[in-house]
Amino acid sequence: MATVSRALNGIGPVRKATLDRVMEAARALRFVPHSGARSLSTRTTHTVGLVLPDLHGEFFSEVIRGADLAARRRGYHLIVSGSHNNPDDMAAVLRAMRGRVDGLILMSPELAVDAIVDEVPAAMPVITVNVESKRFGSVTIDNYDGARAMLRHLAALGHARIAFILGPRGNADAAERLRGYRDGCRAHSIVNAPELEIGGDFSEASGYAAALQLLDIRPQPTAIFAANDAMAVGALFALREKQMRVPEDMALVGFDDIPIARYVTPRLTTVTVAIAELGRRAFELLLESIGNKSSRRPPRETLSTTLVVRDSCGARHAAAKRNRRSTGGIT
Amino acid sequence: MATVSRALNGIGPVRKATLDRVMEAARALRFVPHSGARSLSTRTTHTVGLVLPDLHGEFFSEVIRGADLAARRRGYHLIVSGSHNNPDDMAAVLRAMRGRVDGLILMSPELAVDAIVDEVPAAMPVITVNVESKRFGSVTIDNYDGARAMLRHLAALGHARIAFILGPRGNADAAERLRGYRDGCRAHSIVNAPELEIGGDFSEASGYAAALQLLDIRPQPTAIFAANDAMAVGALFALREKQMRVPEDMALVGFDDIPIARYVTPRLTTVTVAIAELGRRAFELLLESIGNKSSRRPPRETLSTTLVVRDSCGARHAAAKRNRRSTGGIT
DNA sequence: GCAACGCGTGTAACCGGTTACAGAGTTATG
DNA sequence: CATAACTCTGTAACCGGTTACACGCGTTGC
Repeated sequence: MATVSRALNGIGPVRKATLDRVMEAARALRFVPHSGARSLSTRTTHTVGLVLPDLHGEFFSEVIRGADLAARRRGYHLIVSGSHNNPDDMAAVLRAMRGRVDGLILMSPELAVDAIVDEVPAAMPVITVNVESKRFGSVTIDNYDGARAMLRHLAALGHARIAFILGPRGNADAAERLRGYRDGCRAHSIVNAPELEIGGDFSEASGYAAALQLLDIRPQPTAIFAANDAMAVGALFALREKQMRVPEDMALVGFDDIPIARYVTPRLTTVTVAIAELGRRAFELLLESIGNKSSRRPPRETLSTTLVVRDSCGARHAAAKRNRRSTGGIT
Repeated sequence: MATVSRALNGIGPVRKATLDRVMEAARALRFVPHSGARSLSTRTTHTVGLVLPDLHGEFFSEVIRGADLAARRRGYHLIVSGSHNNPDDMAAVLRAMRGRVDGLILMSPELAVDAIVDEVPAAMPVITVNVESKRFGSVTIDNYDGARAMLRHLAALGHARIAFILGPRGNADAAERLRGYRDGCRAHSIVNAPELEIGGDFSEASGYAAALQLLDIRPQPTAIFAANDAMAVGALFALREKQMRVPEDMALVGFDDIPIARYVTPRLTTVTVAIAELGRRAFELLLESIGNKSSRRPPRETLSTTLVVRDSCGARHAAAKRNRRSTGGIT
């Protein structure tokens, strides 16, 4: 028994001949170690839990994909569950996972993560995604930098009045993007009046409503920066209904680079994030935490973003016009 | 020990007072049963594996969501993994899951599921999603019926030459949709010439290419039915480039109702499938199979589809025109 | 008043691995 | 040649639950 265990796990001294015999027998009997038994004696499950606010949409599926890939490579498994952004469900999920996972990846931008700390055993390694937390390690998106890059781009295109559609109050991503917008305005001497910041909640409908509101502002802004793509798409539909051409009459940009961004007309200029990478890094950091329990201070990491210039901001439009002029009207 | 077990699991005879004491102590000690130990003695893990071909995209994330919801309600957990539609990866995933799950949900439209049967222990309950299999139970989409409904709709709109963009060879969904198309043609006396069936592989690029090919056919078809939405979107872009108006010059419809379908211009008429339901039902059937090991013949289920009429087929266009005429030009 | 019975609780075997330790066999060393 | 040192293998305890079974006690029936 002991020798078999040593042979199969490739540890300890085992004669080559014995090892071969064990391996042969294992194959013949289609032997599969019982994970429960192993986890019982080693007190480790080789499984990590991934708790997402919701399982809807491209974004989360990408996070899962990234984490799955990384986990598989290291011989780990992923238990996935959604929390509906609901504290009770979240607590239930965490309770259910106790004892079956070696660590947790938590994503819950709207829920204060530190509040659910009680549900997590003190010794359990945790990495949060897109949330800052005092106690846990985290992987976040550089929302601030992304928003700054967008402002720089819009400023370069000559926009001096840029409206901003806010994300939900209390959402960490939304707050950082707003901060980037404000600092960007200041840096490029762009008007940053309170009436140019319109409420929204990341939903398409709220983007639609916000755009309608914005059209009544005088003097009218020349560009709209929505805190996420879903709201930008909503705004696009509102503008279309009001016969405003994008980008000619109004530039429009978003954040996230959801797949739909490249399918709407005009294609949406936005900020892209390597979402799968988010999942991958979260797992890697978690594995590190599991490895050295010596509770050093929790690891933190920020993923950079990239500006994606498409059609809705007018940059290509302007370039094309310039081009047409310079080549003497040949098209 | 025994009494504690009985109390916590609520089975067997336990005096109320004892039960209360146990519960109280458990709460005070934040007692959490060790899942490995339990699984060791009960030979059950309360966990099921969900193996998807890829973790990309809305479709799969919806399947996960449906399965997660159902699993949670029954106190089960979901181990998720992607197989990349690659037999080796698939085998590795299945091997790794052995012993940690009570059952499997497999989705792998391109891989012949019966071929990987060897990797699955004979006693392991399995439900396949969107694949027919001799040995396992399955949940499938009524692709045939959906395609027939679409043909009926197009026929009612007066189309007599309808082109079809095929899905990948060997894909079960694709084959059924093609069968529905063909039978639909026959049923509504629509031309079903071989040149009207153009190859595709479910990718947007293949839809683009197929549409370009279709424009050279004489006499030209008046409608294009793509075997999935991604190809329909590709076709839409091709038509747009060739200055063909949709639906005026060419009707265009798809299948799946992916989120993008309602964001393109014109909004795509398509066939919708309750994808989350697919995951939910798969889990429910699996649980049944786990429940009565008495190997009755594997359960099978087919989910019905619904035609979603939007703008790309011309139905609303025709209705609007009719309406305009009847109301004397008032818009 | 004693046997039969039922209820509630405790004891111990068992699930299938891992691992400390003992012991057998082999080689190196004095 | 005896002993030490080392290599390999086997034994048994242990991980933390579940559950068959034994047992003690109060109730009922004759």
